[in-house]
Amino acid sequence: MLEGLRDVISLDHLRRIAAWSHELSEPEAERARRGIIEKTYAKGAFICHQGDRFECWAGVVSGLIKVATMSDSGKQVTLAGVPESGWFGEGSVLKHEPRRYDLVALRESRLALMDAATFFWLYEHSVGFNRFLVCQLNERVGHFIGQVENDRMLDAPARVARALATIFNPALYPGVGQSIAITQEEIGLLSGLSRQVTNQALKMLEAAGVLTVGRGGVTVRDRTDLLAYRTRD
DNA sequence: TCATTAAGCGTTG
DNA sequence: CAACGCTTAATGA
Repeated sequence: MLEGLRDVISLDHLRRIAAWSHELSEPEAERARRGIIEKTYAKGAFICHQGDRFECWAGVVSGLIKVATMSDSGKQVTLAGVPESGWFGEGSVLKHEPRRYDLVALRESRLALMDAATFFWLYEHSVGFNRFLVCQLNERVGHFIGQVENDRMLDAPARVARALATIFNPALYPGVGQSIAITQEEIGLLSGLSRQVTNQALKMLEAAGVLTVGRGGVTVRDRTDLLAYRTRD
C-alpha cells in the first residue's frame, strides 16, 4: 500500500478543516496546528486495522472513511461513515487503547492526524476543546442507540436511511450540507449492502419522499425524515 | 432450487 | 470519465 504525502498545516488551514478550532484561543490553536500533519490515503486503503496501535486523533479533510468491525460470523459490519469535516478516534486515544475497529478509505481521502501528546495537552488546557469533545461524545451516544435498533431490522432501505442519517448529522459533520456527493457504491459499502440492493433501497426512500437521488449524490430536505423512516411492508 | 452478489459491460450525463 | 443500470455467472442458504 502506498504511503501518502505528509504535510504540516497552517493556522488558516486548521480553521478551515476543524470546526472545533474556532473554540480555541490563539495559543491553543497554534499548539494544535503544530501537532497535526496531513496524509492522503488511496481508495480502499486501510488507515488502521482492528487491534493496531494508532495513536492519533483524526479529521477528514476530504473524502470518505468507513469505520467497521468483524461480526461473530466473520462478516464486515459498518459502524459509521465519516465524511468531510468529521473527527474521530478520541475514544482510543483517551484510553490508550489499541483500535477496536478497522478504518478504511472508501475513496481517495485526506486525513489530518493529531498526535496523542497534543491531544492530551488540549484535553488538559483548553475549555473549548473539552466542550467540543463532550458535545461530540453526546451525539455519538444518540447515534449508537439508533444503531442497536438497526441490527434488528435488517431491511435494506432502513439501513441505508441510517447510514445517511449519520453522514447528515450537522453536530458531528458540520461540513456536510443538505446534499452530499456520494456514489451508490459508497452508500452500499457504508450500509453493508450490494450496489444493486442499495440502488433499490434508494429508490424506495425516494418514493417515500425521504430524499432525492441524483447522479453521484443524494439530497435530504429534513434529516429527521431519515431518522423516522421505518420499514414499509 | 431460489436468492443474492460481484464482475463485466454498455449507456448516460 | 465516472456513475449507473443491466446481464451473467458464481455462490450459498
